[in-house]
Amino acid sequence: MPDSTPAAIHSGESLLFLTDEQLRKGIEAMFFAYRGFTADPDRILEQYGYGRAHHRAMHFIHRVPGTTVNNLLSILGVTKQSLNRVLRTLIEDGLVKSSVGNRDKRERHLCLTEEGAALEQQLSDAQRARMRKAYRAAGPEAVAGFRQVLEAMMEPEMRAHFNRLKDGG
Amino acid sequence: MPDSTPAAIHSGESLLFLTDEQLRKGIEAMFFAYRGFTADPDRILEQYGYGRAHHRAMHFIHRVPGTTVNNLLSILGVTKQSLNRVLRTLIEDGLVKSSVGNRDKRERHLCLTEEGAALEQQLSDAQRARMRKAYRAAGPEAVAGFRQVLEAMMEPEMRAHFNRLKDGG
DNA sequence: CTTGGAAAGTCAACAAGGCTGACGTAAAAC
DNA sequence: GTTTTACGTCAGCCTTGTTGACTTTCCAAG
Repeated sequence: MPDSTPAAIHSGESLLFLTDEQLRKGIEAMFFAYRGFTADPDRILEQYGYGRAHHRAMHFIHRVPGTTVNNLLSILGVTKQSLNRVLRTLIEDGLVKSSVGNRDKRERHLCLTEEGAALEQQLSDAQRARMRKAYRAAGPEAVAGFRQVLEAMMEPEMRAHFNRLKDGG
Repeated sequence: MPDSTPAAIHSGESLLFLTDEQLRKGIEAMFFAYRGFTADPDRILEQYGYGRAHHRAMHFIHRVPGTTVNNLLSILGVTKQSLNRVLRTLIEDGLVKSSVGNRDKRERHLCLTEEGAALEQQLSDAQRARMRKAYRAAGPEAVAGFRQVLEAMMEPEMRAHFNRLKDGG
């Protein structure tokens, strides 16, 4: 049990924000907040018979139009079989278009159709509405801190993806 | 598509942190960070043949020792059938102890056994280690902001639970 | 030109962890 | 004494993750 003691007696600055109690509260905050984070899209998805996996796929196809399956795989961090199941239904339902690559014809480039973009927009609107409310309530400085902590929490590989998506990828 | 326009032209203060781009980046940050958040415990749980659901149950039993099944149900936001499946294995494996209530004998009070507390500690240590690293990297002001935004993001019911757990409960 | 390997897709099987519905028991509440 | 509450359980379903095996397509190196 390496770290179960206060962890506060350290340097000159007050490190009270690093106590186990504070860290536990942070953990719980992440847990409860993530539920809120997904709640609104989940309600919409249910009406269409889709799940979170479909939302995630559509989100990143929207963000990186023309992305390959492999790239999407790497962003989402799932197996190709898992992604393929989701992708297949989205393609069958006419929400996503898969086109053979020009240079490399093994690759498939993924784009949202008009219908897919509309659903993505609807899901995104709902999720952003909650985000906006939270951001507005907390203020710009809090938002900056929020982003800093989240980024520091990511696995390096995921952080790389995150930063690659910067400002409209 | 109600909110797909800048949303910035508003009051006097710069509301650039409320643009759709910023909100989308926040959404992606939540997604990528949550993966990191669960990665370390997941690796440990796998060795014991448990999953995230077991971790969550143990976490909150640790936080609210002697809690009832109904209370845990309400915190976790799942059905009693889902929780029961998890709880049963934890009780069978001797990690959780269920005891009949004194005042109300219909209720079961849940506690971690020594063995359960040890595993919870191990999981918690791993998760807190990542959290601590992120907190330290971001600094106290960022942490305060992080917590503010997360709290604002929660569903009211979950926020009530969150605040009820305040400072060791 | 042939061949090795990467990219993509597919089939099968399985597990975790959600869900619903139905049913049973014990105890509290009315 | 009836109803409600708390809990447990059985059965079955869904989504979404996993592994393993296999095929097809195609680029690129030999």
